[in-house]
Amino acid sequence: MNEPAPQVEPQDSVRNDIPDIVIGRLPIYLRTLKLLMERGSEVTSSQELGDLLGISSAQIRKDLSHFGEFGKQGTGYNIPFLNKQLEKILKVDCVWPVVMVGAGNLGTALASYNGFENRGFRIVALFDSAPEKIGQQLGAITVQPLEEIPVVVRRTHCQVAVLAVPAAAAQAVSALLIESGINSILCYAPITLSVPENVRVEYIDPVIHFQHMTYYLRKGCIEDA
Amino acid sequence: MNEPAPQVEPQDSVRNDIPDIVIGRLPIYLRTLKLLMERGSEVTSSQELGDLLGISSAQIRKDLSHFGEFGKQGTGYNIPFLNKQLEKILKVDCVWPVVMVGAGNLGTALASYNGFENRGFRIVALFDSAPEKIGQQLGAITVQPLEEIPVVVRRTHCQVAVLAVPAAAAQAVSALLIESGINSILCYAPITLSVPENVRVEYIDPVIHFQHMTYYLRKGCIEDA
DNA sequence: CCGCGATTGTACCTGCAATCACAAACGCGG
DNA sequence: CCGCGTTTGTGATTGCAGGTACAATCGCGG
Ligand SMILES: NC(=O)c1ccc[n+]([C@@H]2O[C@H](COP(=O)([O-])OP(=O)(O)OC[C@H]3O[C@@H](n4cnc5c(N)ncnc54)[C@H](O)[C@@H]3O)[C@@H](O)[C@H]2O)c1
Ligand SMILES: NC(=O)c1ccc[n+]([C@@H]2O[C@H](COP(=O)([O-])OP(=O)(O)OC[C@H]3O[C@@H](n4cnc5c(N)ncnc54)[C@H](O)[C@@H]3O)[C@@H](O)[C@H]2O)c1
Repeated sequence: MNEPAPQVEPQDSVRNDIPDIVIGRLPIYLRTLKLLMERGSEVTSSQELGDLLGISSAQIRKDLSHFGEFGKQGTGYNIPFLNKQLEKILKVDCVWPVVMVGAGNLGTALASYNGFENRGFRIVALFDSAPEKIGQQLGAITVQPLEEIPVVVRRTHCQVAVLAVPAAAAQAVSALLIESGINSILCYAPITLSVPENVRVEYIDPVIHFQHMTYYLRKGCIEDA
Repeated sequence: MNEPAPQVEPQDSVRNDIPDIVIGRLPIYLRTLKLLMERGSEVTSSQELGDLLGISSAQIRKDLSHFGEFGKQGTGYNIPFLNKQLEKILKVDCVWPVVMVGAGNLGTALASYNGFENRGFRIVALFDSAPEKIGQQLGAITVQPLEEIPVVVRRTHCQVAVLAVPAAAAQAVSALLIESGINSILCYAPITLSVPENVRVEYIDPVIHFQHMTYYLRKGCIEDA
């Protein structure tokens, strides 16, 4: 469909020497640049960005320098320009299709969330195994049965999926997604998936964050468990 | 303003020399141990845990060794015992009260989520600024106006909050929470908060994960933005 | 046209995180 | 009771992430 396909290399082999941890910070920078754009600023500096994000200016400069020279000495970075460059690097200067499985509480909240589109993503399909959920309309999309996953994933050339099913079902559903062509999964189920090497999984589990926090607190809880 | 509230030790001072990154992995270990317990296993090894989590056995052993000697050579770790030890270390051998602000799509999904309690947390209150949301019933809790935040936080001695309001409101709401005695915030709004040093903020933003993933993908999106 | 404050990009250095490797300890079977 | 396979806990080692420091460059004002 859209093809200035930049020579694609098998994603495992070509890990540009750029560290993954650096890639992980780019979306944060991008998010902050969009905020500054909304505020109408034209330029910023590594110092200002660092202050906003609570990290050092040197780290920001070094991270960006992996990809080119985007700033001007004495001035800083042009915000719309840097924004566009980061979008290109992360390949979000376009909209990616995303499929989701699990039309429960969380899945429906995500499906009706309107904050994806302007950051490069659109949920194009939602699947569930419960017969009573099939056919439900959520915004522009309709809940479909699992059998449709292979069909839809192939038709849309979708590579990214969200998993919002109970933990007990997550492993099996992920296998189905991967068979159908998905290679990137965002998993909300509180479980670590076992997947082939060429599939990337990231996790969101609020309890992990809570438990990290309580380590540093002094005890003051409601009741013993 | 906030006085007899359970005050955190300034987390800088009490930083047992244990690295924060180690603490961050403990909840993952704990989650996996609970899974193994459900499966009825009695013992496990750093090897098995590492395989389940995709990390090295040595790292698991070293992480645990910061807190004591929980295993037995030749045998491994007793699962219920290690589970209990980790719960103690993370202080989740009890239930922590959590307040939440924002009763929108996401907030209501979280409020009705039943996966918090058995991992150490309970959402005890939900606040919103919209008059039409006030009084809504969600499971056991009722949506309250923002004015109640200081009262409720102090009464419950709650230290942990979830922020599920629009990005534009997040900074102001966080200030109100902190004034009221909150010192740990899980922020779902796609924005970096500015908070005092003794307050810990963690973030959940699915788009950050998506954008991290697309860096490694070959382009195949729907349309240019 | 020049000098000055500001800011970048980068070479160098430091420190810590992750891995390696192994002695010590355990269970078991004979 | 001993010897063997297993697994832990930990000192030693490696590798890399982040910080430091500064020369190079820019805009601007005089
Ligand atoms: N709701 C939240 O706020 C929240 C918060 C944190 C984590 N989570 C996690 O997200 C996941 C979903 O949570 P939820 O609250 O939406 O649960 P839910 O029970 O409301 O919804 C789960 C949905 O998945 C569907 N489902 C079950 N098995 C399936 C299968 N094999 N294939 C396809 N669909 C299947 C169910 O029909 C249901 O619609 C869970 O793993 C949960 O632990 C949810
Ligand atoms: N819905 C999702 O799946 C999703 C996904 C990712 C991130 N988020 C983020 O989570 C946050 C909430 O998302 P949502 O979809 O629930 O939005 P929403 O619009 O459905 O709900 C927001 C709620 O916050 C309330 N609110 C607004 N201003 C407030 C204020 N000053 N004080 C208290 N309450 C206020 C509104 O009345 C509303 O009830 C947003 O920042 C959003 O970007 C949501």
